[in-house]
Amino acid sequence: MAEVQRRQRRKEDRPGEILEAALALFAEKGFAATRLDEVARRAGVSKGTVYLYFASKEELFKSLVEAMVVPEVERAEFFVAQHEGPARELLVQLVRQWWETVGESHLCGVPKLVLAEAGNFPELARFYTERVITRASRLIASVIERGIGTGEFRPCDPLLTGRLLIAPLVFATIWKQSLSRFDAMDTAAFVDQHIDLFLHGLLAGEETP
Amino acid sequence: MAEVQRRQRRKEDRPGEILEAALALFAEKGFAATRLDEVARRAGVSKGTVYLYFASKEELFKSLVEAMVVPEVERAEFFVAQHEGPARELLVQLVRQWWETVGESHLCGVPKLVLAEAGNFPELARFYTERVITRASRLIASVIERGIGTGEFRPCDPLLTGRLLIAPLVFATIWKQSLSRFDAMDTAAFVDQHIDLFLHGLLAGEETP
Amino acid sequence: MAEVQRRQRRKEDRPGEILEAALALFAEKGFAATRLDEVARRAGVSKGTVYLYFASKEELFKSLVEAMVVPEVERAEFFVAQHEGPARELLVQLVRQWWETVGESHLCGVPKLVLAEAGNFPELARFYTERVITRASRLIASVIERGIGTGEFRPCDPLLTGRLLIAPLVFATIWKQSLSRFDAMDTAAFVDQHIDLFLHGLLAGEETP
Amino acid sequence: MAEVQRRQRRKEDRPGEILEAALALFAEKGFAATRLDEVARRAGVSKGTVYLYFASKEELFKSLVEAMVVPEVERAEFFVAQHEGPARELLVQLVRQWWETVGESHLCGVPKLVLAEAGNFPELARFYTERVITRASRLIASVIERGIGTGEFRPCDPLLTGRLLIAPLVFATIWKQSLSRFDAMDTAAFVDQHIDLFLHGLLAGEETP
DNA sequence: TATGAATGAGTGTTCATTCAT
DNA sequence: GATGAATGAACACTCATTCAT
Repeated sequence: MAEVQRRQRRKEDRPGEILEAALALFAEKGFAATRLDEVARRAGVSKGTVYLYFASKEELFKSLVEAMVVPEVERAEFFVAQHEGPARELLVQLVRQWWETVGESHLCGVPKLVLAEAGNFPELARFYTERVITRASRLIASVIERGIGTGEFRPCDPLLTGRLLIAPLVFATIWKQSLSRFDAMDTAAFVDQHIDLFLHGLLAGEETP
Repeated sequence: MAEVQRRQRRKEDRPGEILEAALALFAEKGFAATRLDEVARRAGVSKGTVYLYFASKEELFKSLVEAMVVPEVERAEFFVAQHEGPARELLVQLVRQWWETVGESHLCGVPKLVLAEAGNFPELARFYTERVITRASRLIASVIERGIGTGEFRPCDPLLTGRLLIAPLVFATIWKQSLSRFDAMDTAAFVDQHIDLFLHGLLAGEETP
Repeated sequence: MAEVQRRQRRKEDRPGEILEAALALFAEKGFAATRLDEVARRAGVSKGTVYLYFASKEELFKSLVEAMVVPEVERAEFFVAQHEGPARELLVQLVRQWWETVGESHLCGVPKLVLAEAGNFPELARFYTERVITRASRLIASVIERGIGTGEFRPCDPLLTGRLLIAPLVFATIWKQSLSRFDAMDTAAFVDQHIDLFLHGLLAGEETP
Repeated sequence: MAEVQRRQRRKEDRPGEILEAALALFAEKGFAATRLDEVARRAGVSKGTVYLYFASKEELFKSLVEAMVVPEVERAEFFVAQHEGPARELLVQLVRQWWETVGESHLCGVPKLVLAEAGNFPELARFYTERVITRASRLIASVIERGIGTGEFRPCDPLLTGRLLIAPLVFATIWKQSLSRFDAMDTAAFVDQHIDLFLHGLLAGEETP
């Protein structure tokens, strides 16, 4: 009976194990260059089994986003909703969280993946934009808006400014994946410096003592 | 005689035409996903002809970089060497030039290309890093150093800060290539806003009364 | 159930069937001129299936040698080890066996194959030399040495003489493969005549009364 | 005018230069693996020029045989016709001549070439058999017949025995081309040993003192 | 449910041959 | 006559997907 339980537990974990394997490999090699063979081997199942749970490579990607990225956006939304105090602090914490949950986690391959393959797999790009990017962009914009409202931040386009906040993070994440072998970069210092400079640029009032 | 001239002109233009075709397709679909067949067809030649001028797909890429990207770096180096006046102005002009010669030109696909394929084609990444990225990074860092030296800019790591200057430009360029269909972005405004914010953050003196 | 058995038998036979097909085609057309497509078709499988069992065309050749030629060398070694009686008889039997197991069997294409392609595929030549030729040469040389030791044969370089023993067999085998259509040769008589002449030349004692 | 003469001389030599180049390369790499590009370059002409003189690769081969191999057969025929004295000496001299004019000359690649490619280019094999092999075989057989007639040689099938005489020479020539890199052979000693053994086997009367 | 053997379309690269100059 | 740019068919090898067991 213990046997049966273990098996059933494993059975229920199969999709999750496959998604983890796919995430790791997509991140490492990109969507097109990842062979389903490898995903299966890494997940400890056979190639056929992958098709048992996911209709195609593209569906596998979508499921992966749904299962592993969207929840992070939701957590962030919850975090923002709960937060009290200056927008400045909230913004810094969002950046730090982005960096921890994406830049330095198993998700670090996702940005490169999406941006690199968007051209060849528009449906994936559309899906990711709708589920992740638009939502996350709005969330950050809302925080900036809050800061402008309270007079903490200089007036600006919140959506655009939010993207300027995220851009270096995405840049650093992709860099780590691709060029760090040939041109190393201290990404932690990069993020710190970005926060410092960005706030310096955004905060109101400081420069007129 | 016009006939002769046309043909001869065409013959000499072949490599350039092939490089243009390759650039367009590499940028659109990535290195791996671009078929040489297509490059040939787009250049109006047969597949064999491509191999008449370029030994392999990788060489085609390298030639493309050498012929179309490196000269831009050299132009920028020349521009910096010639420039007199405040570093701040020079920096802004470098950003504007980057945006014009890369972000809004036929080269706009190159950043995505390099970052997306670096993992699977390390030799290409190494080559590009050596010929373009390292040189350009140093150039920008030198301008920032100059500004720190004259007291215009706050003290900072010039290389890291230079990358923070470029990161949003790269981000915007890739975005245009990949996600703008699904989530439009006013890239011109984005660049303006970036310059404004970045200088605000970088300039010295204002916050110390 | 007969169904099941047939399939399973077939599955296990696949590599062997592919090797047989490869042998036949390599022998007929040479290594370079044989298309893997054809090997697959002749084995009744698809091209992909060949790669399921053999990593490359070269590996296919090596596996073929290992599976079909090396065992013959081993059989001959065993035969020599077991043999008692005059070296002369042993030598004749080795020649007859060579002729039966190579010259007149499905292996008859191998000598031409190896000699013809050695120049263009040095790794294959190296492999075949190591696994087959050197071993077989030593074996024959050892028999000749034995005969010299017992005084049956005239003193001579055993390795060189061994090659002189094999040379006409190889020649006849290749001839059958290539020129017999245009210039027929009674290879059986050729071999008999060779044995007769060679022993006549090699045997000691007769001319020294 | 000297200019004109030099040019005209060169012009007339073109086909010969191309044939020499083709011979060298066919010998080195085989018929199929030799690129016409290389032949042209080695002959100091352009690829198109080769087609000016030879309708195709196969025709090039045939012309080569006609121009460079057939004359050697004719020389041998003349030599045999002129010779007086024991057949034994003549036979030895024919072997030595074969070795010098084929085994150790620029023609040394021809035997491998013919035997290796006969299967894939039957027309070449037919042509070569008719022009070279049959004639040479008859010539040697006639010498052996002469020796049998005079009682020098033991009675035997002269054609078959002639082939046994040539077989090791062909074998040694091919070996030099293909396997000598991996299993060296002293071909000169090989030929000497062959002559010794062969005559020992063929000569009449010696063994009954 | 799970397997993994089998498929076959797809792509980088080569090279004999052609032909406009 | 001589060139060499251009062609395009050919081939080894890969991999997403299927399906009999």
